[in-house]
Amino acid sequence: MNYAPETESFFKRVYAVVRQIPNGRVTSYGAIAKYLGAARSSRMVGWAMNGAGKYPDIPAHRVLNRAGVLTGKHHFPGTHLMQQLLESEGIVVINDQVADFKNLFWDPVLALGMEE
DNA sequence: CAAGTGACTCCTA
DNA sequence: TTAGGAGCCACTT
Repeated sequence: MNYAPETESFFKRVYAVVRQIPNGRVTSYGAIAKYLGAARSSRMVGWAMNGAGKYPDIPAHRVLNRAGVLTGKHHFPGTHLMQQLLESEGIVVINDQVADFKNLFWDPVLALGMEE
């Protein structure tokens, strides 16, 4: 990996947040980006998740887009592995979209409280 | 070195 | 209301 130290740090921050997502809850790329102070760099959060596959402790399946759609499910090994993982946590997924996403949404800014 | 791509989001018509 | 375009940062080619 040729990731610059700063980028790697950004990745770690993303992982730290994703790792703290409670079981059965989900969040969005934008929420994480906002918590990290990079609300306009939500794409980078997704890119960070791309490298999260190397970390077994990173529940990337709990990270969805702002609409609660499983946009990144194609990046998982299995075709519907992401949906299965969410369902195993009690989350209902319909048509690649999380049901009652608004209620299951976990905002790191509120949960962790902008400590940075 | 320059252009293209993407696990996104927001603004405007 | 839905649909479309621009902005964003880092990586790849």
